[in-house]
Amino acid sequence: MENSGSDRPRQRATMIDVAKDAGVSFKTVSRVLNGESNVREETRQLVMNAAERLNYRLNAAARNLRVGGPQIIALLVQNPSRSYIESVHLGALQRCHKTGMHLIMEECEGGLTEIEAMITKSSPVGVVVTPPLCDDPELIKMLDAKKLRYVLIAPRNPNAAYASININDDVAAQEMTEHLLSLGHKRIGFIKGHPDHSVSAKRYNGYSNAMKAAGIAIDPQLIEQGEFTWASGLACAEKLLDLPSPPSAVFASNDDMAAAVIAAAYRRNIHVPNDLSVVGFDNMQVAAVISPQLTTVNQPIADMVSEAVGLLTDQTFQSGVRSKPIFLDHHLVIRESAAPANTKVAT
Amino acid sequence: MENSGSDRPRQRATMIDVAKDAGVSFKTVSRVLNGESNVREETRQLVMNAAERLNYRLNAAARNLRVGGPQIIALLVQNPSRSYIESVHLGALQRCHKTGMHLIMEECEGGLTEIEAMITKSSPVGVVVTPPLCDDPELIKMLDAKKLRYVLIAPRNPNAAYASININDDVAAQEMTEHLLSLGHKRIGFIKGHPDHSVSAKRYNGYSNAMKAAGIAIDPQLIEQGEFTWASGLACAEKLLDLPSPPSAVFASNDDMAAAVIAAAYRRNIHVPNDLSVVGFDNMQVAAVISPQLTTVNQPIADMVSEAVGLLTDQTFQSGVRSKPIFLDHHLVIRESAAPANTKVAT
DNA sequence: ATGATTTATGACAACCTTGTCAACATTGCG
DNA sequence: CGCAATGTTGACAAGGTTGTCATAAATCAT
Repeated sequence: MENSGSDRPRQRATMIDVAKDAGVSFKTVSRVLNGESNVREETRQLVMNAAERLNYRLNAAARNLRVGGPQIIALLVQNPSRSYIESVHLGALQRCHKTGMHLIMEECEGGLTEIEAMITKSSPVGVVVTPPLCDDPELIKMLDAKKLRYVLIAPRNPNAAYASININDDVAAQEMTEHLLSLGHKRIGFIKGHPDHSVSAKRYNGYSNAMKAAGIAIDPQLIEQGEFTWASGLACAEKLLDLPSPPSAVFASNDDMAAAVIAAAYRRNIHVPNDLSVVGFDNMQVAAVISPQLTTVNQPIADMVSEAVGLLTDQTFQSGVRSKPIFLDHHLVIRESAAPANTKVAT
Repeated sequence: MENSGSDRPRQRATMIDVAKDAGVSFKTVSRVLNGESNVREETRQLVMNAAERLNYRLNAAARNLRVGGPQIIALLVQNPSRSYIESVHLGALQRCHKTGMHLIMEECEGGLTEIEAMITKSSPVGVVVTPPLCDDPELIKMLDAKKLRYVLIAPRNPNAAYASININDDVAAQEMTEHLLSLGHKRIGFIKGHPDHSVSAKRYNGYSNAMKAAGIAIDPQLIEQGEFTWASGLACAEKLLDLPSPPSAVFASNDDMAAAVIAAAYRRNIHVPNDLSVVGFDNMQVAAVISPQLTTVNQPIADMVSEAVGLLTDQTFQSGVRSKPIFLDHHLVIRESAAPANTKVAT
């Protein structure tokens, strides 16, 4: 109890402190932390333990000064949504900023060769791969071949083979469906996401599970295949609303498509949420600037990317990123676009 | 010609280089660049010239290492629009990142005291003030009292008393109005922005000037007072569209309100752009995710803030930011929401 | 003119890391 | 057992900046 932190120096520990603690020279500490070879395993453990105990963090300013330029993190994106890209960018930038890394964001419209050229040119210390790129086996193979450390954002199969950051898309979709069910809705339409994006299937599964659990058979007429775009959402919404027996609620797989459902409802003078409840997924900015404001699922995309950069920059994992999927929390954002089912129809 | 740059070293100049060039010690250079006292004016000029000539930039890593922590820039925002805030944040972060500064963004919902507390706590080296905060005389007075360096974004009166970054809102609005006129529109409605925001008046003036120049008298019925929000835009749009002789085009003072105009048109089965042209201002993300995509004015808000941070961090102005308004370029973004005037009405 | 005070400048250390090179310890081979 | 080759570790310098202190120059009072 005597060493209970209050008398510990506030200052961040340096390599010298770690060296003293481990009983080695500070140069050896540097070697261990940079994953250099020619260090005895015994010494290595000694240093790692000391670093852990003192909660040592690398001083980015000193390193940058010494090596004459900052380390680089590459962020690979390929997504039609501007808001998505901005959120991703912001998340990465904030974390890089904190740890003194530099960030290069590459919008991968071109092919694999283009990405490879960029990577060889900037030689990053780590790569963050966002969907749908993270499900491209060719890209992963290339990164492996280059022996680069990378973290995937929301890959199809989060498993121990890769480091990845995820949310439980299926659970989130299930919770949102349960929310609609709890409002008394029974005919709930669903607009799927782009088939190439692996989250699409997960979100549909969540919807499907909730419906089954509630003992409601899924009417195939109420399921439409969208593509995550506003236009695709509009087309799907029109089919759903023109049904002889239209749904009383629609769950769209992202906010852009949910916004399109609201637009389609307006055109038909169907009031949202009185006559139709609409919910989305993602909680992008658009969810708050449309009217009525959208009830949706908050996917902390900026935090997810920030976490990914954190994994890449954490000096503990210099030689190989710890390959364990990490799951962040989601939560429902209840706004105005979903209301209790209109009972005059139900009765 | 002999010293034509090709044989100049690629390396960034250091204080030592500057010192050599100026014929003083590197410590004196440090003194001059940090605005310390006890430097002869003559020496000061010598150093400044040398720094200019060698295009000297401070090495942030070295400074941060020495002073034990990065310098801080404070960013003051108070704006209902999430997209606006994200763009501002991104612009500031990118520039801070490049120059090794740290960024604190404060969303000023509270009063002046709250801002003051935050500022005294973090003691930033500079402050960026976004609208409408930049037109608050109390806040400016407080910053002056604390002898803080600050840059205003789009203040009401850009003048030599303050450093500010602007675009020509009036010229931009005039150009957009001329665009509508060139499409054959004559009855052009205008929705004003929030009266507290100084850009509102400027944008209206631009519209007004273009109309006058085209020899078209402004019909007061076609002018509505909005508040920059979607809801206010909807109310204004409904009044305009329900007029006995409605406009063939509507110019909204920002994109959110333009989106509302499109929504109102949909509800009346008025086709955009065939039966009604709609244009906005700002080029926020929402402009690209609605249908039809919005023709608008690109306001480079991220660049403006980035430039502001640049002014604050540029070592040449350590003692007082150069007080000269800077104007960045805007440009029209022609998308789908404006089309030639429907001639069957005109004829 | 001389000593005391202020002003202007420079020499040097320190911040924390990585690269170079030398020294020491261990192993393998003849 | 001795020598070479290899594996492991440490001493020291350097990177560009700012803080401390000392020194040199200028100013002032006597």
